[in-house]
Amino acid sequence: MAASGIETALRMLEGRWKMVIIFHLFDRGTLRFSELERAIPGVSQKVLINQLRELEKDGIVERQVYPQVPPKVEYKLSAWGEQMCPALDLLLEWTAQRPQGNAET
Amino acid sequence: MAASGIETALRMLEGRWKMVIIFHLFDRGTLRFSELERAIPGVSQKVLINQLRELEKDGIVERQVYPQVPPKVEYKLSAWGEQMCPALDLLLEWTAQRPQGNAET
DNA sequence: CAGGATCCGCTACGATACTG
DNA sequence: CAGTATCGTAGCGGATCCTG
Repeated sequence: MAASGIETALRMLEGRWKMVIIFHLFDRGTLRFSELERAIPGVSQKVLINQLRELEKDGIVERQVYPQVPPKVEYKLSAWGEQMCPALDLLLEWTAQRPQGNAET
Repeated sequence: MAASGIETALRMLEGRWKMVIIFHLFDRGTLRFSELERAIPGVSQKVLINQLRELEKDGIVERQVYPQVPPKVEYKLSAWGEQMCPALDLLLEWTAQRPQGNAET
């Protein structure tokens, strides 16, 4: 088993908001920057952009720029990014099965 | 979809080495501290212990202490922790399918 | 609207030395 | 062997201001 491979794998997902972003994009398909901002209350612009850039760099998220006067940028999961969602769903299921009470202590 | 739930979920797995630890424990069943140390070259004792403690606190890993003169402590996945492995496997599969070349650039 | 530029604080990580 | 203690650092995350 390539345990060392998981490092690189998970480093792409490390980041306080990446999963949240991915879930929102998976849930709603395509979102503009401001929509993401509103969808994720706790995050600041800088961090949001930062995480988006990293996700983009890693090929998980795609960024579509519309060259308009009021700027419009849309984010969505790449095909590959979408393929990760089953895994995340499993992860969610798993957390839901936590024995000692699933309260977020 | 509980996108906010994923935050708490993944925060348990955040940590440079947690996944690696989990994979090793899943792979080899039970490991002593020194064995984990050797299995994971890049990690320092302090961090390794730290991550183990957090995993233990979150109920993912179980710690078995044998009160002996040469101390012996074994770590293994809890039943719940083992249930996470399918998800991690999916995640690994997913990373293996990376389109733009799965090199860790 | 989208995001660049700064400054700032925290904590996760890392290396090393020491101990029961 | 399995930790604890201490110190140092980089980077992430956060807030705020500014711009095309």
